[in-house]
Amino acid sequence: MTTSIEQDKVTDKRTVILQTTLQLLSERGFHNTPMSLIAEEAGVAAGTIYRYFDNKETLINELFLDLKREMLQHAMARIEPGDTTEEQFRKVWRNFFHYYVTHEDEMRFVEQHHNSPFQSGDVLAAVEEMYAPFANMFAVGVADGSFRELPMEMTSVYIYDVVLAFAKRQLSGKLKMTDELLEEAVQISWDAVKGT
Amino acid sequence: MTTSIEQDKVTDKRTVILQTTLQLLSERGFHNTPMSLIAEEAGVAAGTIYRYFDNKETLINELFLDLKREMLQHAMARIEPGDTTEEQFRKVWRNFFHYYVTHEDEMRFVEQHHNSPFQSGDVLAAVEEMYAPFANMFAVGVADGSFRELPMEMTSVYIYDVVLAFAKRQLSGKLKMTDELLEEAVQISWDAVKGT
Amino acid sequence: MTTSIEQDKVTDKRTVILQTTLQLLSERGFHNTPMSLIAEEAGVAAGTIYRYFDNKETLINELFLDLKREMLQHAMARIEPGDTTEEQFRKVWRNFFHYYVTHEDEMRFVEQHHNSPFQSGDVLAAVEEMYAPFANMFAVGVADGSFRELPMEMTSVYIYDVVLAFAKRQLSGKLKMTDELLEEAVQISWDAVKGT
Amino acid sequence: MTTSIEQDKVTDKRTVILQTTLQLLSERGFHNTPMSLIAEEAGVAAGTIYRYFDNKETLINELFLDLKREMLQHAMARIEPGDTTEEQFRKVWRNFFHYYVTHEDEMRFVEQHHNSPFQSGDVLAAVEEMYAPFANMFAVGVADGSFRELPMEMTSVYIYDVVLAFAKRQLSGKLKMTDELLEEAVQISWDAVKGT
DNA sequence: TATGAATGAGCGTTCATTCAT
DNA sequence: GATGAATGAACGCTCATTCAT
Repeated sequence: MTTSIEQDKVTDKRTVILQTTLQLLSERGFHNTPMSLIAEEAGVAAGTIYRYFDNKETLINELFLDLKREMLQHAMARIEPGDTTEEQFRKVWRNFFHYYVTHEDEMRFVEQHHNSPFQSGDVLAAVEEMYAPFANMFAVGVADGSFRELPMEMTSVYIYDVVLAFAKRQLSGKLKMTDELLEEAVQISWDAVKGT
Repeated sequence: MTTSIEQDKVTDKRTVILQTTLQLLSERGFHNTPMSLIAEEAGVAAGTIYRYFDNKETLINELFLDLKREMLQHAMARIEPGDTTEEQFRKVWRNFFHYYVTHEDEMRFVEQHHNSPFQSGDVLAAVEEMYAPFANMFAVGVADGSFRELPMEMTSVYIYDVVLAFAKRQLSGKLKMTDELLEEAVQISWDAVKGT
Repeated sequence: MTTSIEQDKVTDKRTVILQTTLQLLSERGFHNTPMSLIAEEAGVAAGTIYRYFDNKETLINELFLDLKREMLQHAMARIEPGDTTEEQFRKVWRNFFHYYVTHEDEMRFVEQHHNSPFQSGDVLAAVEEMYAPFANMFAVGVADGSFRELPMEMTSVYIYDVVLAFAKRQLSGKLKMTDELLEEAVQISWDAVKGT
Repeated sequence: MTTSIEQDKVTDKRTVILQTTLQLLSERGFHNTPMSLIAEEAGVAAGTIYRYFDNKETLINELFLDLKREMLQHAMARIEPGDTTEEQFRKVWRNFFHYYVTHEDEMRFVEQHHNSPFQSGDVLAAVEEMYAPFANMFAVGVADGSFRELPMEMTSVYIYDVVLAFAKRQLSGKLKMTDELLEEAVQISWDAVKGT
């Protein structure tokens, strides 16, 4: 019989493994982080990880998808039904930036994953699905003339890659994003994609 | 006596190793590519690689610096003394884009390197130096009012990260950059950074 | 829960590795004995050795110190508080001889170690400490006139190197040490170092 | 046609290789000295060594035999027909000591060789032969009562191993052999082996 | 469920030896 | 003869994974 307390224990152990993995992998890289180290830091036996994850690749991919999910939830924070497309766009921009800047480990891990052989078809498909709310926002915005008639993949550059680039510079100390600069950057992105 | 043919042989072997490394590492990642595989694909014995490179890290870093150099030379192609800052900016934008789109392996390799433990202080310093012409272009542009008074690290987002993002989408097939779209993208970047 | 049987298993595996190492290294030399061979002969996997010893050097040095300890304990066997310095000297002489003659592998291993790059500062310091009882015996003997006033390093030649030389000849079959010859040899050493 | 100058060149190259080998091996040990390093230090190509020596083992063994020969010649220096057995014994003792103390590399190399897997049957047999003059001295000495009736292998301990032990202590700095101490040591050895 | 000792394939690297020039 | 680039077997060691307890 599984009581909810036992269930919690299980959840905890899984969560601890994931958190430890995130921290270690963002600091040390995927290939410089042995499973044995993750186990040690997580306070579990090496074999225990394999009760929750099939293998190292699965562990990494599940963590990646968890983080992507979390990241996109953050991006949609405080978006309200009545918001105009422009308001939504600006909020998402700032949300992304804020998330990255306050979640360096997550950002580093996700960026490492993007440039790695772990990016399998399954993972990419799962990520694709998560972007549905954004695809929707874009579709609505194009339909009502808020966005220019550009491919969504082009618009996304200004709300995803540009934001990421700013966040990285901020974290590395190369750039100090004041509120002013931030609003300039948001404005540039909005100008890039807004309808006429 | 060293004839030019013998010289060529030496150059060839080194070059073959570098090219094989580039191809394999861009496809399989740094840590999923054993030296033995590089040797096999390059058609040399495992030990031979070590005549030309001290170790795997050195091999990867020399390749990285070679590619960075090549990439930056491409970026400056057809820039002429008389060009205005705007003309220079647009040319560099298009040059970068063209280079990435036609050098997928190079791009993937360099991007992987950016998020890797191989980025040592020495390598970073060497790269820094290579960027001098761009730093200069920016300084001149700011001085004569062609560029807005923004931190260079901010301007670079629109001529480096944005271009890279477009190139990746183009290569992945998610976006088909027509000449028109390209010019729009260039225009957006220029609007983002130009002086008033 | 750790039962004593489990404990024994652990001890056994470590011990088996040490014994196998002793045998192989004394026969084949340090550099002609790969870790893989030690593993094979010990009946464990190659990686298992590294659970018990950090690396080959550590394995060899720990074995060396273990053997030195054992050897010196043998040398002090049956020495009793009431023994005169002469009795002690003679007993130690015979004990050393007996130990070497009945522990050929140990002797060869230790001799190899003495002429090897494994003799690090740490090891030498540890050995130095083990010789304290002998240094003490010598100091007392000099003080009470039992030993001549010679540097200890000179006295040690007649109780260490000479014994070793005899043991080697005995083991190689070049010399058959009868009890008579043995006592002659002891007498010669004693005459060499005794006080007047 | 081989002129004597060419012959000298050949001799020189062989000699240079042997000398370089001696120096490097005594300093770095047999297995920490690659053939390529010997070649480099000797100023010849790696392949050249193989014109003079079949392989590394042969090189080492030939060097060993050369040194043994040289060492034994030194040991017999200034021995004259009219010398008594005692005079001969004392001269040889001092000669050996002097040789070791002034030829540290040679001593270290030879000692390493004694405790190594290079000691093959062939080498041992060759060494055996070299000792003939000493065997003869001993036979004569026993016959005329100068030496005790002991196995030669026992006598040799006091003129070989004991001397070596003193030389090592002197070279390591543990013992400063004054002329007085030296003569005491010689006397002890002579007392050990002289007839009644 | 959880453990962690044990496994062994696989890695980066070295170096004695060969052989085309 | 002499060279030194090239070879490739072999080494020390790591670590993802398994499984008896």
